[in-house]
Amino acid sequence: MAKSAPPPGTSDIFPEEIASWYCLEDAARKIFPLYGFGELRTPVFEYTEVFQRGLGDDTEVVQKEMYTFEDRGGRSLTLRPEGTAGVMRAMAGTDVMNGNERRVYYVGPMFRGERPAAGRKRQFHQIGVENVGRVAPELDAECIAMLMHYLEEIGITGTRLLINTRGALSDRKPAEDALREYFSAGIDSMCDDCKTRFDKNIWRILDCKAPECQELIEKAPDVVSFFSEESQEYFRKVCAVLDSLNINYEIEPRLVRGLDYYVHTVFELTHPGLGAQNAIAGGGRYEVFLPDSKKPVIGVGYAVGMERLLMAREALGVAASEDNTPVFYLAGLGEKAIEFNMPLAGKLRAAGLKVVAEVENKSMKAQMRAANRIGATAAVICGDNELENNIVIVKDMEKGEQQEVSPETLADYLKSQYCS
RNA sequence: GUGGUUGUAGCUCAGUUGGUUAGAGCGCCUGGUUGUGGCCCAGGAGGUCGGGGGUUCGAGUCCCCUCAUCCACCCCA
Repeated sequence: MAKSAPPPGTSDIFPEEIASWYCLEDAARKIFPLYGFGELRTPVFEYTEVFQRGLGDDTEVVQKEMYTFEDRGGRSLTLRPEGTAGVMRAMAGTDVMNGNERRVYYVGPMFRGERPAAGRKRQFHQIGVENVGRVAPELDAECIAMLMHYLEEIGITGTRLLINTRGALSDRKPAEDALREYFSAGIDSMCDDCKTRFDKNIWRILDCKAPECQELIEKAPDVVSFFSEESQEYFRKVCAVLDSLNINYEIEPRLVRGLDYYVHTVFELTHPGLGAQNAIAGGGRYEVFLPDSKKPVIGVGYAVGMERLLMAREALGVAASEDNTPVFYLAGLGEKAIEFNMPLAGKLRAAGLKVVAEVENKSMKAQMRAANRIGATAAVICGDNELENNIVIVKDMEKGEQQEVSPETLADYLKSQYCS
């Protein structure tokens, strides 16, 4: 088993389980274009600085979760731990920097060197969307609406939408000062993580879950009250638009999120069927700084975790869509028949039929067993007798009935019988 | 990175206080029909008991290390 196991935190997706992945991807390709979004494909790795500057040097992800390596040209590269920074790197070369808008989505693997657990892998997959270049509360709300629309399409219900504002970058200082003043009194009684957060990123104290910290956190000052009137109004407007779209949400003042690029709206979508890692999607408005650039790329977006969507669907008992197209098994009795079957299979496939042809001269019994095992709709049997008479026998696997058919009309016969 | 859990056949798992050639069910292969599947019956193939070291006359079983798994913390999707 170890010999066939992939590296820790990764997994193989076999043909038997691919259908539900297609379902998630097909739904994205169906829903997102309705909102004007098109797919963008960026590299799986970027210059390391793209993430260091983009996500923030002090974030957990950058500090200890990135797969960073040097390539043969001595460049420091990093496997993308999330999608936004790379997308912004690509967007920076377009007219979004002049206030024009672009709407893109992406699908693909992300990489983080964490200890695997339920709903957490080292290579995991996200579907993300980014509305880049403009600032408007309506866009934030529409982004969330599109997320809910997508979840509805793939049958996920029972989610909780948590939303909060982080204010503008210029709002941070006064709020941070207030937090620091408040927590400095009680920091000694808080958990070790919070002690380092106090210096590194005081905001993150707010969503600490350690019991010994809860009492202090609950009485902490309302940071939003330190934000500018414009920022507060922006958030009120986002909520108002969500209301007008009949989207249910809960304002969670302690929702901070771990990536430094967020400003104004942040949100998270959780599902009860998942275990400790219960967020299936998260996002918000951001200002992403790229290397050698003083001006950030701005936008709003989110990412959904595909593995977690799959877990949620399983918890909800949403049936994985299965492929019901008929499969035909070509049984060949004798070397001649097997030779005859290869081009015959080609003709059937050219006509759009799914065909598996046996290539070994096995017993009839073994070949019928094989036909049964692959779930063949019908077996096409060919042997010396049939070759002599220029016919093949089509055996309906469900009814058990057999029919002689000419090889020339076989494709048409199978289509008319089994493909409605 | 910290803690705990588990690791025996392709899969799900038994394996008694350490005792000869390690088992079951499912799956797979062959046969029971000169060329006919599913059900049934009979045979068969398949395992360095995750790996390494140690204790012992003897280790799947006990001890240490290591690798991997799953889960929780941290953090995130």
